[in-house]
Amino acid sequence: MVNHNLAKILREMSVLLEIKGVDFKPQAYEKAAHSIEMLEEDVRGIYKGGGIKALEDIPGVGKGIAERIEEYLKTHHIKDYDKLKKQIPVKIDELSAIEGVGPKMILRLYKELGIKTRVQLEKAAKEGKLRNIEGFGQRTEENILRSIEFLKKEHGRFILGFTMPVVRKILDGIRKVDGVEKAEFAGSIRRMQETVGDLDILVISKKPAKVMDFFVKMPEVQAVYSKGPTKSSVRLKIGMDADLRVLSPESFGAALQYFTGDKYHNIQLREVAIKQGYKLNEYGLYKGKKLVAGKTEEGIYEKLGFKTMPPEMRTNSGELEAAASGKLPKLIGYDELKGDLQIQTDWTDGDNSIKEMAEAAKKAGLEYIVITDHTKSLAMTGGNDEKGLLKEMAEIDKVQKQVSGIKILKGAEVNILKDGTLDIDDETLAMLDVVGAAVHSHFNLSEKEQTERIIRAMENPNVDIIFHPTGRIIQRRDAYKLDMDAILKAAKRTKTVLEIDAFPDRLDIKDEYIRKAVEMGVKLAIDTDGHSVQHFQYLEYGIGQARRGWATKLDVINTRSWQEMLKLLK
DNA sequence: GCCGTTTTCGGCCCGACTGTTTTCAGTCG
Repeated sequence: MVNHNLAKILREMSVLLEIKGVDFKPQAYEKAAHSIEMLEEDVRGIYKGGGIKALEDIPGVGKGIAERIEEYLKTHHIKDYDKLKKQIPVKIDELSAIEGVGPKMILRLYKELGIKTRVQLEKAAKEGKLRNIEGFGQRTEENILRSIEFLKKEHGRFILGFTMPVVRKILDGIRKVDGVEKAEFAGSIRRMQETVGDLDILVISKKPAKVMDFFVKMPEVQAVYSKGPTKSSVRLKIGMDADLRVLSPESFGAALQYFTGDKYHNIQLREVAIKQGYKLNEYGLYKGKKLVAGKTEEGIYEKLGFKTMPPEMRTNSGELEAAASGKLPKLIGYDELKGDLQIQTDWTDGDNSIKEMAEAAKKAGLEYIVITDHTKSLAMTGGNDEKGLLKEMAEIDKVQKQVSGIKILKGAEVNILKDGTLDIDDETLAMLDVVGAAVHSHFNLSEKEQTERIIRAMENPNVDIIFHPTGRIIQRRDAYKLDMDAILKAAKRTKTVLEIDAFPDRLDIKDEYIRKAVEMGVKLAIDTDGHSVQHFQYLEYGIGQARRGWATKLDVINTRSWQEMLKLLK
């Protein structure tokens, strides 16, 4: 939390400095804010361990910002920040989240109309007061109101796995348009981020006008922002904005690289290009005026001395260094999962029978599944007690005889009670092939209690996997408080597997924890947490999450056959 | 304010689009 709060303050300082027209410092503060946000270790810990000097080792943090971090850790204040805030007492994060509103506009709004909050801005815009400011017009007013509406309705981002079916359909449609030779996603979709802000599609076409016409007239489109020969922008009915760009084949790779990002990866790459005497933009890599690469991404990376890394890794968090030194990990592939270790059926809160789930899994290309219905203390799901589990095991044996080509293993999603004990006795648990344990109650314990609770569960020799370890639900519920370092260490010590829950709004654990787990040698499992036959498609998003955490095939136990997988459990 | 294959000073990522101040500053990705 310290990192998050500190990064927020530094980012605000960046905007405030930009408002004041200070040169270069804004970028410095922004850069420092970003690297603190990305930090795996707590700044408080870094400072305790090595003082100011250790803080200065954080990229983008020098003497000045290190001193301010120290000041913040000691006093919970940064005097310079307080001073800036006093001069310009506006809600920076609220206002700058509005599309089209930047530092300069925030200053004008405050100076001319005393606007400090989003609510005040909305009111002023509705009353038509903005158009009176010099440099503002009716158009600006309308755009601001539209952006505010958007923020209110959609939080501005969409969950990848729930959006993908719609955008894939759009891409498929574009690929079929006459003249289109190539069409690809770029942006956060290509990086398989948890959430997506907008849709970027890049196209090579001999007939640009045709594909543009198709794009703006698709049934999925609600409104057209702009339509030109190389770029068009629309608002989709699902509320998301979408851009389509038509490119020449010579520039396609450069554009794909450029628009895939992320921003920090691109900045880093362009700095490298400059140092080597090149210029890199969305049209290509140039030496002077001469185009030296641009047709493919690989060509650009190679010229700059890098192996091309998968889009999922491009966050400027060490991937360029790894790519330069030939140390890129071979990430787990999208076709390498053989089983799904968390499946609910109509024995509890799932929609389908054991047999239906087994057949759907087989159709999805899996070799085995583990049936993990809920247990008794989760009353709302009609969870199994010990007797129920025995009955379900017998049922699985029966179903196994009726289906072929898919192995059905016996498991359960056991509740971790408040004190870390489980709601099923050890004798029964010992009879199951796979035991997953999960927190479904008492989300509000202190960090210490919650951490100890889960560690106690991991210490049970029957518990093989912790399901959705942090409990967060994207855009709905924060993770419960946990000391993840302690959890990871305990997982390593007790040989407990941590799940990457692939359900699109869970994706739990997060990429940063996956990366730590991989570094520590903690084993992972990617599961759908499927409650219906349609849910097997979600494995893809769990794999994307694993790839963003640099996980390889070997780190994930369900890339093995079921026999090998079982050997890796306790 | 940060940083170093330009290394303790003098640079700092790049180009497109928008709206409006008709020549470009501001914002975005």
